[in-house]
Amino acid sequence: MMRLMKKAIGEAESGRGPREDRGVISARIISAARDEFIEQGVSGATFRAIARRADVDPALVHYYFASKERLLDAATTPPPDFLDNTQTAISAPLAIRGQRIIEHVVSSWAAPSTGPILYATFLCANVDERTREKLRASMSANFIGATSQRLPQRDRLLRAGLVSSQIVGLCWHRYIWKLDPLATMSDRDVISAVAPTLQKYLNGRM
Amino acid sequence: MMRLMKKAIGEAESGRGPREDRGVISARIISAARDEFIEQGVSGATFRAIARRADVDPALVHYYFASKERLLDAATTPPPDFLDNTQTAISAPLAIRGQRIIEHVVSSWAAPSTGPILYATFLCANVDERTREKLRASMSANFIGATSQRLPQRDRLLRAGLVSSQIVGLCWHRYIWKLDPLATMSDRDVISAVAPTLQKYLNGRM
DNA sequence: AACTATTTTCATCGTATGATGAGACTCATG
DNA sequence: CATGAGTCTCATCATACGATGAAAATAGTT
Repeated sequence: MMRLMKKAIGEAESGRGPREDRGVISARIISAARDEFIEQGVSGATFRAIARRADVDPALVHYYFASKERLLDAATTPPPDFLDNTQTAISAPLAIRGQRIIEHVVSSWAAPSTGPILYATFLCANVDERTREKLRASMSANFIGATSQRLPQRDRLLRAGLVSSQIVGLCWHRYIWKLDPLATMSDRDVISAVAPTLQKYLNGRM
Repeated sequence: MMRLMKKAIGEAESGRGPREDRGVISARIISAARDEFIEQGVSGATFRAIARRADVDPALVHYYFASKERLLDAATTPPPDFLDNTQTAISAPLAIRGQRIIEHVVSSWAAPSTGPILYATFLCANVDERTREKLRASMSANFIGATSQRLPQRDRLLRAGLVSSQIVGLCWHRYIWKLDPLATMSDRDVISAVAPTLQKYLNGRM
């Protein structure tokens, strides 16, 4: 912004930018890249458009992130506490595990620090094989695998897979496609609508 | 193919192509476009790559379909009998409606005439606003709306939305992300695993 | 104040894209 | 066999892309 304003107003000061905290600029580029990935898709997002959105020289994006793949990687990596909270939720006592999982999902999508990352990950996993593999590993090993831990019956993996499928379908309806009624319900109502199904998948009769 | 062979072998016959049934070429272009959309995304699919895959001159793609949007439209339009079968499934007697719906979904994804179209539609709806609107209309009005018809209780739309969400989550796991165990189970097992949930959403206690 | 390493800008390269127009070709008529 | 409409190919345009290198600007150190 400062950069563009200088140009626009045509200040006497040289066009070369002042130093700014590297982390700040990097974060701004990542955020801009994520938005472009979401709106334009992986192929549609260009270094130039990302730079424009982050208000930065296109070559600078290339300086921070050598390739589009590394940008995509940075844009789809969740903060560590998200993974921690996931672990906590899927390790909850069996009787309340369904409730805890759906609460975790809903609150993560609502949080500004994780929602856009989930959004970008879900979308880019369809095109980019690397992101897909990341998501597959995360879902399969961490989620489906871990959720199934300490499930009493057989069908452990099937049960966890069904839990995951219900959650993914909910996310797509509510957060990505924004289909009514799931998109406009309150978090509370969504949780109470879905939790029983998850719980039945976890330890109900099949 | 004939075209390329002529070039490769260098026959005396002129390079200009012979007549071919317009429908055949058009269908080949649509199919090639769909594959490119699936593999490369909407922005990543190029007229040239589509033409190469369909073994056709790039300008010919432009001759048949003036814009990428019209190609995308053609590639994501399901055959009419798919819509008919959907109507039939969601109009089944309430007691067996869940079963009928999941059977319809699974068999549609398995069929070569509809599976790739569903695949492309699911993927492209994320980027292309027009496809998204098509899917939203199709899901929202035709599916969620119609499924809720003749449901006894209140919560009609919520029930239909939950049915839809479970189905979408299943599709994503099984057909797009190909996550185990849902991806490798037989159609029969998937149907019997999911049908009870759908039925509970339709007319169970909430 | 001079020196060095890092960050940022600018100009430019080769390539690929969507689009278009001119013309070659085929085929069904007259 | 001449004509004209529909089909297909080729060559080309302007534009946008990712990438790179040279140079300018800054910060930190001495």
